[in-house]
Amino acid sequence: MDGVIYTPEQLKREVEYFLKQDAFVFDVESMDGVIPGTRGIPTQNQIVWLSLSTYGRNIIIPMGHPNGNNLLRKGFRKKNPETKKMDWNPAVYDAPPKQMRPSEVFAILEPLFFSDLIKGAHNAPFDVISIAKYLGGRIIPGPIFCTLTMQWIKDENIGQFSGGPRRPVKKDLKTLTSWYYGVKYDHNEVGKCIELHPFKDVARYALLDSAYTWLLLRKFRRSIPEEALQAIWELEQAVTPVVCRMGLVGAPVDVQAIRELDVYLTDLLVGIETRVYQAAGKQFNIGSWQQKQDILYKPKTEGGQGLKPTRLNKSGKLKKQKGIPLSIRDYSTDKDALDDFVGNPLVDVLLEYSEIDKLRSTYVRAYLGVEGDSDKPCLIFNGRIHTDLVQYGTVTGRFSSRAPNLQNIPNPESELGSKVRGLFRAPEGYRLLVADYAQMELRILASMIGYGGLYDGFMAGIDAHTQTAVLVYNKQEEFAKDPDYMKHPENMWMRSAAKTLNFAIVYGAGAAKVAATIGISVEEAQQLLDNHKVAFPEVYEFRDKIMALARSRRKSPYIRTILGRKRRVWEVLRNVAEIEAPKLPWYEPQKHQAAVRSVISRGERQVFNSLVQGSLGDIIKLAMVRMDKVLSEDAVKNPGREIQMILSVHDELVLLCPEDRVAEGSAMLLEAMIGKEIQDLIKVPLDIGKIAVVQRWSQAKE
DNA sequence: CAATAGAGCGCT
DNA sequence: AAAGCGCTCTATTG
Repeated sequence: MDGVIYTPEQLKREVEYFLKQDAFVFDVESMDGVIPGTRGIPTQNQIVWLSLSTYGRNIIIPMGHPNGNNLLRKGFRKKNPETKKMDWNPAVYDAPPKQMRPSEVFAILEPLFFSDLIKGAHNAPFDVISIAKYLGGRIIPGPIFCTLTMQWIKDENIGQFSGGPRRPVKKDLKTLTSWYYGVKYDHNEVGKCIELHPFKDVARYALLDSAYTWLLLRKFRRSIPEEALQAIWELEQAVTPVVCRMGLVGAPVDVQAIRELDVYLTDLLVGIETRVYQAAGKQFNIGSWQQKQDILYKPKTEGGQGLKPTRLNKSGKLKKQKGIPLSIRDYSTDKDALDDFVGNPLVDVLLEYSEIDKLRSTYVRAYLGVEGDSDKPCLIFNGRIHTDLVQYGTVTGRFSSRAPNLQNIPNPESELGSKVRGLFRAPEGYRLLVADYAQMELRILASMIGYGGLYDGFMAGIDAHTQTAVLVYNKQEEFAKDPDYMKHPENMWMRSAAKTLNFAIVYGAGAAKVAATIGISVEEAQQLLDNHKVAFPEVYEFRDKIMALARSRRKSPYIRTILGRKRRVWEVLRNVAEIEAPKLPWYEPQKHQAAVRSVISRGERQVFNSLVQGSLGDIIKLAMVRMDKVLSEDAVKNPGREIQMILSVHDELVLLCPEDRVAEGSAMLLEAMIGKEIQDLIKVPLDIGKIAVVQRWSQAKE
């Protein structure tokens, strides 16, 4: 097949050609590495094909594909006696052609990957981390252009239930190729499992992957500046190598403690399980909410507890709204619902069970994996867990984190939560440096307004919740006499309520939600909100201004974050005629959808929240780029004593630092997060408090 | 049997 | 009428 590279001589000639261009793209096809189930894990997988494209050139480099072109025996499925699942017994092909070894290939490609050319890939971190293994564990230098991220910059709503023009359903390469070029080339899902396919099919597939990625790169390079998205793209472009480095580095964990916690929680659950069955009078599946409904809410004559539920689950609320009669299936069994029945022996023990079961399955079992089940591989490699920090993972500009998600590790406030968070631990001789922006969303809001109560408070060094408490509860005199007034135990409830109120403003919560959160009546909550409006009128004026601005973009209502990122929300439009009805396969356009008050209101909340949440996303991404730059320079000067950035949790960064360098590391972190470039973006003083220097992540909030 | 929806719950 | 996520489990559907 044309373009397939078999020899070093061929490859060297290609590298010469590529080096004369200003950009290229590449794509990796991989199989399981040494450990089963690692094909999708870029730190562990094995690269079998590499394809590269640039102007007028596409090449494909096989390096260990196991199959020739001729099928000798078809594949079939058989039962795996250990996991009791159906496994593939793979097809057998004749021998493949002689291919280069990965070490040969990457030695020749190194000048290209380490050049200053633009290196593009669709979902670049996967490819970049995959090849890092073959490049001495180094992340290639920028510019790295991730075409998936480029598409997201242009349309953050792909994959969302959203108004606006028709759009592709997903952002993956196959969907975009079909959307933009009307081409479908992967009928047999070759990429899912390349070792099942003949040599020539994979060669074609790999070539088309990089060829179309190249087309996307060229298209997006042209179109991103057209929408004045160049500045935010430059930030995102700089973020990609940082994400790659963090993914490669991973977060260190206490493996022994994870195993012990598994045993501990399992023992705990076994005991609770028998207490559940005793209290219920029978055995059932505790993980099943339907069975819980039956046992809790059916009358005692039918073997239930006869509890009278009041809280509805989501579909229950929908039915009630539509006037459809409710059944037992519509009542919630979540924590809030069960809290209504605290004191009931079954309920008490069920609450205990769910908390522990959640932590064990999500944070312990998932990390350890299931022996022999390649769908559930152990996620710990050399004592580290490598999350996939997804740069394009949200509509607002934040990161998301997956496989596993390290942005939802339990709080250390509860004992069990602390045990779980404490699993993330600096190795011997190292410390974790943990810093988070204090009340950053409110600072951003205050800065954008530029005056008023929040602004004045921050300027005076008063924290936002205290300031809100003073103003909504009219305690100005007391506070003037005693700056610690709100910190007195008997007054803390005011600050705590004010904190809820501040969240309510940022999220757009109503009185009912505020009441439920604080634990007061709806009337009292409404009073608080009214007081807030009187005390902080500028917040509401600002909100109205933002909404008018968004709506003034009549075809596509949007706001821009502090660094110019767009969030488009068509639902804020009041006039349905202004909406181009989406015609997606999974989206039934509703003619009057946008005229529904609740839909407009949700849109308004999204617009307002995106302004601050998205701006914080911008800022932490900028801080990470700054941090990474300093760390890279530092690494050259301090070989073997490197400081590493390992986690980013929305407003928090975590570094791993040799213990004799914590002062340096802390200073670097401080400068990266609130140094001049960052502070200049925000009119009120920024604050990251005291950087925590800890052994375990759980100790950071103490 | 595999894929999907819903509930529920962890986080900022 | 609380913004933004991802994961696990069960039950249902094709």
